[in-house]
Amino acid sequence: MKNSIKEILLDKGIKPSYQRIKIYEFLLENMIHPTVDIIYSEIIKEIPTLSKTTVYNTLDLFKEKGLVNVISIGGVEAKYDAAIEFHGHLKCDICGLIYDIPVKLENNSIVVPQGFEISSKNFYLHGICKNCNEKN
Amino acid sequence: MKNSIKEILLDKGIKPSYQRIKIYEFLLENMIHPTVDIIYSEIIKEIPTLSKTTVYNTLDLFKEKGLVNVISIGGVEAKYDAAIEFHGHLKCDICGLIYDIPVKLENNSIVVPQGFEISSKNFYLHGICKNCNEKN
DNA sequence: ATCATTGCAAACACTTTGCATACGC
DNA sequence: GCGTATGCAAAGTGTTTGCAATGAT
Repeated sequence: MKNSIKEILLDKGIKPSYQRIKIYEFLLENMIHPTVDIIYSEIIKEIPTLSKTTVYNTLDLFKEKGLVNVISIGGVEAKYDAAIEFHGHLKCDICGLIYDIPVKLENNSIVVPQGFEISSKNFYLHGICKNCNEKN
Repeated sequence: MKNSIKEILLDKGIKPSYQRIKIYEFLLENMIHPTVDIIYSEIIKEIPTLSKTTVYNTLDLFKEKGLVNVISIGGVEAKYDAAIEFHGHLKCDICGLIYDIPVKLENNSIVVPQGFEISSKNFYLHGICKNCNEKN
């Protein structure tokens, strides 16, 4: 198990340090859109010397290498997500949980699982715009 | 012109103070996804005593009353948007501009205007989840 | 006079930066 | 031994809070 995580990191050109392995492992095993704080306070149980800076550094690196996706929905804290396939995220305004929502369009509107009450939808894209594309 | 803004605010149950009118006016005339900071530093030119607290208060109120939509794409600063129809937002990773993207699905994938190079897509929903829905 | 709105200053929370220490090849 | 990774402390940035001053009816 730990070997395959090491391999994934190596594959992406990331030196698999103890901290990085633990962080990635945690992301894979806890696909609950954890915040930096959650990641930090869980892993410090295993690595008492861990610093938040390392968590930030590591997540930035993962993001750069395409290993994680950053989602920032409501609130300032960035949320990190190890899933890369495309899906929606729903944040419940009452309990605060974030749910994965399969994205399917029917009649040009998004189909949401039953029982959910949607109050707002936002679709965000990152990339390079026409202008900048032409200059490069 | 100013009358219609007043009316919109009144319609939504918002007392149309000078500050609120100016802020909403600015949002309508500058649909460039301004940050609180941009809104503040523009309007302070007309209202030298304006405080950021008021901008925050006002935007929170607008949000509550459904007058604006909050988008938080990349970075910590929340962006406010006076448009309510559903569309996507694309943030250019080079120039930092945010573009409105019409959302259309074809063959279950999002159609993006030509010339743009998409590196990531995120679809965010706010609302109430099944669990919380049942409890209320 | 009363209640809501405004605005300053301080507090907060999350993130980034600078730099010294420790680790791995 | 050298280059990278780590981690502490401090600074930075955006947002919220407490409370007094102001404004409107």
